[in-house]
Amino acid sequence: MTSVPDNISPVTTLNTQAVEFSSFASFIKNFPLQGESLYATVFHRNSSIVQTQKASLAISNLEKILSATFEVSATSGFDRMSLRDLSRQTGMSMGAIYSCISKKEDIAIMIADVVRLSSELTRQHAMQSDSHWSSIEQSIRFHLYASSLLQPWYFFLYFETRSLPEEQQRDSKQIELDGIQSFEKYIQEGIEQGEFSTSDPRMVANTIVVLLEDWYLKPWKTLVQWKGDTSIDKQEHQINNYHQSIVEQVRKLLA
Amino acid sequence: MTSVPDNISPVTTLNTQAVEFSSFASFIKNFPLQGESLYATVFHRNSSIVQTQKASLAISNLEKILSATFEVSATSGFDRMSLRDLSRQTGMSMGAIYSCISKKEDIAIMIADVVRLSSELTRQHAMQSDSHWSSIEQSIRFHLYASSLLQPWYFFLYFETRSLPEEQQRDSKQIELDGIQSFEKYIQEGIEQGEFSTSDPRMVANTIVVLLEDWYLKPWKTLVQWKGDTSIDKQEHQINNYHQSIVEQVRKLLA
DNA sequence: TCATAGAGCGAACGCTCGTTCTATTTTCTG
DNA sequence: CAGAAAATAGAACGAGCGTTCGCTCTATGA
Repeated sequence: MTSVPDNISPVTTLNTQAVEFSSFASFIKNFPLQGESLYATVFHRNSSIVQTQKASLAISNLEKILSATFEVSATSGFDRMSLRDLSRQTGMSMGAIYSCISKKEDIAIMIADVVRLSSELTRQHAMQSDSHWSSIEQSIRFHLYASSLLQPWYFFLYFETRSLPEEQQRDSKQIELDGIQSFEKYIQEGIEQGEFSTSDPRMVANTIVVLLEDWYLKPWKTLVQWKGDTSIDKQEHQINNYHQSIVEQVRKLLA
Repeated sequence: MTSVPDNISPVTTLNTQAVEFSSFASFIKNFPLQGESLYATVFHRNSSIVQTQKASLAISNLEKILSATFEVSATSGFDRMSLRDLSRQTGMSMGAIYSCISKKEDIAIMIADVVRLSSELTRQHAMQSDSHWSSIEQSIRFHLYASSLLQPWYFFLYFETRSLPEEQQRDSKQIELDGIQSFEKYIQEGIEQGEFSTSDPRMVANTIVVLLEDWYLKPWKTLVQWKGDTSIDKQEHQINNYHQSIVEQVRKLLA
């Protein structure tokens, strides 16, 4: 269908080996799903869905469409967002929108795909740690970083899962279950080696996942608004605070 | 507008003093928001909204409408649920539905109201405990009981808040913040009296609330289905398990 | 230079939505 | 049992939806 490349490279292989992500700043340097290459990735992973053929054009339109979707549907939900709202917000005409996507649903599908990919990256990264404890800690940190950068995406998937085809609904649940299981595994192994102690590894794993979700679902709890003036430094500071809170709790739960 | 009583009594005052709720069975005996009196309460608290005048009729129609709403919108969301779906599911005609409610939105408003009321009951009950620790424990237990009985209601409010008028949207967030604050207060007081010890009371409170939400939001995590054959005994057992898991975690976090 | 194909435009289409309306049936009251 | 009032049925209405269609514009390349 679509002829493939332009000169913006997408994320196809997940090449994160031996990369240091110890600070948010260095994470930003290395995390592939942001800026231009984020939308390039969306384009290339959904070439069968996206109608526009010329990559650079498709990418810039996808950026407009998806950004507008986040803004409009954050308050009123995906269902209440009409394509006329979208047209107004993007400045594109109906025709322009439909020369990029082919159904409204496609928008939700592409967003879900990015979150899935990001979750995969997260899990892969954690495997590189040397101890179970640092696997857990790194996994939490990485997830917080990713879900901060992609907050609207994660938020959208959580609340709009029901707008997706059934198959993808199951996928989203699976993402969460996989997350729990992955933490549970680290904990189990840590127990076997006498590193940790708890009577209910799954519950601890679940608590972690739920607290991670809380981070991107309810930014209004963290009294600080992260829209607007929020610099990377400030964000980093907030994330580190929350990371430390979680880690400290988990340490107690596994003591 | 509507002439007031029939002979089914609604919940108007919250008369839960000195009532023992130590088991799910006894909770069920005393909790006012269930069965007939649940819908009677809905009717009486929304007499300015509900069009039907005869109480017994209104109550039975409200039950049909709300139950159908939960079934249909659980999978597809409130926005995608059309009143024709509702008509099909309830067996009522359009006319019948609109002789009971006056706008689709009314349905969401009434549901939100019940959850708000239930949350108030929960908070009031916890105040009766004698120690801070038992306040926390009882509060968790009571919340699990209530949100199990009213699972579809709590679930609906969480996911459909955005279908409500703005004023009520703020209310729903406030419910959550109040919940956190209430736990935080108990913890603070416990710390001052040397009962507990933690560096971050708010985080612990937040963890509790988030785990409570998890219970009614994601029943599919608890591998057991609670639709269908689930007897009260089995439910009680599951709730007690989860309650114990939370309480044990909180104990560790406050040690 | 001009033929061609992709991209953009926005009016129009068919349909479904929430809601209203009128005719009919049921229920209540004297 | 008569007559009024309330409740119900379902056709009808207009607005707004997602999507399509015929057209124009623009960039490319032989």
